[in-house]
Amino acid sequence: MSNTPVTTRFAPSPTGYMHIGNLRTALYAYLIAKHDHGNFILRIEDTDRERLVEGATDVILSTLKVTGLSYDEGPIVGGDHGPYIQSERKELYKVYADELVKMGKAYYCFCTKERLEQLHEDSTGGGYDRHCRDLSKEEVEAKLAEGVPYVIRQKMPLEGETSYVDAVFGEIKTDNAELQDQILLKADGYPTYNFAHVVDDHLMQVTHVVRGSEYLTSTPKYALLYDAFGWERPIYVHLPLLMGKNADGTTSKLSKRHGSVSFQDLVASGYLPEAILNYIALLGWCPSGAVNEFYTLDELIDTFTIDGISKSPSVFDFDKLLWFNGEYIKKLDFDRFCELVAPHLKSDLPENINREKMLRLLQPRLSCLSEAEEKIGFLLALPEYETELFLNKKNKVTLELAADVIARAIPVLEECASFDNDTLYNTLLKISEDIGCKSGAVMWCIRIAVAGMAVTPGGATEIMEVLGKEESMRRLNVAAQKLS
RNA sequence: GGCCCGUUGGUCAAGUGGUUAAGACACGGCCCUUUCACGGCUGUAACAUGGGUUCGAUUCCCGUACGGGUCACCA
Repeated sequence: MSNTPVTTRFAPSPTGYMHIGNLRTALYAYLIAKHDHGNFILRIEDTDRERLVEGATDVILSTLKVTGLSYDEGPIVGGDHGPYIQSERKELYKVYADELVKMGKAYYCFCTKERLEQLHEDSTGGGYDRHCRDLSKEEVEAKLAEGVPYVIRQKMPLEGETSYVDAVFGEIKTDNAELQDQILLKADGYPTYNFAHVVDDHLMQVTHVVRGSEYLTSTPKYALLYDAFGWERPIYVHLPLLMGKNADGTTSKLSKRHGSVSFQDLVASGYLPEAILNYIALLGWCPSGAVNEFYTLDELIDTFTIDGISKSPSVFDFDKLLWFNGEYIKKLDFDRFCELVAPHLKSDLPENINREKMLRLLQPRLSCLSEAEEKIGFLLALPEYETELFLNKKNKVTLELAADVIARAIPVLEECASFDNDTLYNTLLKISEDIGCKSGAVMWCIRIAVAGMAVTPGGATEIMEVLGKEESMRRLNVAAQKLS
């Protein structure tokens, strides 16, 4: 194995959506391989025929594409170790399972599901009672001849202990007595995860098995399988779990009840793939002594090492993701921003609105693309507002001053040949000089008049520029009436 | 419940046998300012706990507590 390149795989089961924790696993597996110029394989684990979801594989494929985690071998692109969809490898597993039976490391089990359920109810967690473990050869053959349905179980050692060294968690020891005779081949002829992934990882020459730490305690069973076949065990890299915060303050494995936790949900609600990837890269991994938090995929490849992976679970923080997202939106090329934000602007803009100027105002102020619509609402229609909105302590604005400012502004703005920001600004500046008040006071009054609200994306003149002369003047006149 | 894993501010986290224990998000304050945002400055806030080992432990060891994971013909 020392001659083979570092090879990792991402092996999701097609559930119909890409859980963010799953995506992080894919990312880390990709980074481990690419940091060493190795291979990254995609394998679809669809051996659970009862849970098949239509089109689920496409979700996986498109997510990897969008995030840039390109795989060297897998569905569509192919490779030397295909097929890469487990259901298409079905016959293969049977061969290996039989081999294991011949070697005495596995056995046929004819117990019915009913019996197992009964066992489960009766016992206090002992698991399968190994009822079929010692059936005689004759008994087995008779049952097989009769056509009794069967599964194949792994024969675990009854005593001693099994250990392996995980690259993140260190040595993990387990008493063999704890190990169940797990099912390798199901009654429907499909393998279980327990068996299929081991066979495939070996045949596909996977050197590093990267997966969530929920597999930490079952890994000895898999290691035993490698041993049984006489195969070299891979390096195990278990990742700390991603947690979500519950309503009651506790945390648990990140799941749907914590909000949008699928990649496609996050993208649909206005998060950029780059921001998501950057954020999750840092959940459970940190380069030694790092202060920088921004990484492109290429930079991650350069920097990523297994010893930077932490052991403790991380809580997924939507606030921090939002912050990352805002930073990425700001860095976006303007044209690209326009393209991306477009689907989030549902209302049709009135003709007077200067779309480009509006979007330029918006870009540095969004943390999430989905905020765009609500932020521009006041441009579409002047909100209802009370005259008290004009009051402002800091700028010493009273209703009298506001009335004065608006009254003076209307005629001079009406005269403005060009309604651009600079002209407007200089024009209004003169009013503050005439009145002898701070420029901020004038701007405040004008902004309230044209926006109808206190908090706006952009200043008074910027908003007028976006609204256009006609609409701006209309709004100023509305204000003048309110204040009279 | 058995087994396994973990524990540095609210969250992500760096780091160390002797440090004023970084940084980021969030939160508070101030400055700048044409509101907001941006930017700048700044503040509050942490080594779970008990016992060892040691001249000295947040760091090493053991126990405790707490949290999490796992015990399927699911992956």
